[in-house]
Amino acid sequence: MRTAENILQSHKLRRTQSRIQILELFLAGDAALSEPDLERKMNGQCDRVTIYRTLTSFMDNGVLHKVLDDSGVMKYALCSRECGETHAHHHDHLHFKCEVCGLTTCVEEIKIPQITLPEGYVQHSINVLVEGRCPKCSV
Amino acid sequence: MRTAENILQSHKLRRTQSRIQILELFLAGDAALSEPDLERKMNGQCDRVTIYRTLTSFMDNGVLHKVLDDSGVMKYALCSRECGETHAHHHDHLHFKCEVCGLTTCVEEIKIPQITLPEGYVQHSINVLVEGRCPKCSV
DNA sequence: GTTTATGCAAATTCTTTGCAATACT
DNA sequence: AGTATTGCAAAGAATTTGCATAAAC
Repeated sequence: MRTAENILQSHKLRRTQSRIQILELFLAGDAALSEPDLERKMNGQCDRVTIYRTLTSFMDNGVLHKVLDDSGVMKYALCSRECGETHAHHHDHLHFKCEVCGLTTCVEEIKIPQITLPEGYVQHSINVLVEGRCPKCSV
Repeated sequence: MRTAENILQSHKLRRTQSRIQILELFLAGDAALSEPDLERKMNGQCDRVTIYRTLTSFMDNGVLHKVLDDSGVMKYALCSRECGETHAHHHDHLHFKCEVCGLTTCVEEIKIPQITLPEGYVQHSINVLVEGRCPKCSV
């Protein structure tokens, strides 16, 4: 079972109130969250700056990865268990943004196909965002 | 030949100084540009707000499309000729961000492979960002 | 002459930084 | 105790809005 405390412990991060709460918000749903999202959900239980710093720390330690989005605010999602401990994760899944509910989620079931770039390009990472309607909203 | 005036005319947009200048910056290079990028390149020749409004107008009229980026600022690139006139473009090319020079460019040579999503998803558009080293920086 | 775009001022939102106080191990 | 995290204040970017002026058709 994947708990906030587990994740912190396995990444050798101090188990503070804020971090646990933030992690639990990520564990509670599968949608990507931005700092403003978290701030809203936490109702002032911790400072805005703490959220930003926690997100940075989680990024640096491979707990979260960035989720690209055309909304202009940066979003984050939990790395799956298979991700590398620190850097050099392999995020080979794609992200889906629903036009109706506005949520962006990781679609772990689908692997991103191999893409061959023209001569001269060196490929380090790939990020795929599909937009459309999610199963809940396409009924 | 694709000129700023041509593009404006074919999209039924008024040909103003600012719009022409902004379009020429996009035509001059193949890199995606943000509002701050444009502002820098224009050296105060038009107001910041005008740039934002021009970008919005170009988006609405299918002149530009958004380019995803993990930097936190929104970037834009010219739609290719084949794009739909207004909405519902098909941006089947991918974007490449070079870690060295920092530029994000459209790679028109490569088509994005078809991706089949799980049951229930309706797919409208897809956006791919590859990061690595571009030909100029990987020597 | 109408309609649409621009500039300026100001406000909002997102994000980062410095420093003293606090919590974690 | 020692180190890392937090909160507060404040600053810095990015982006939006309102309204009068100016430019395009």
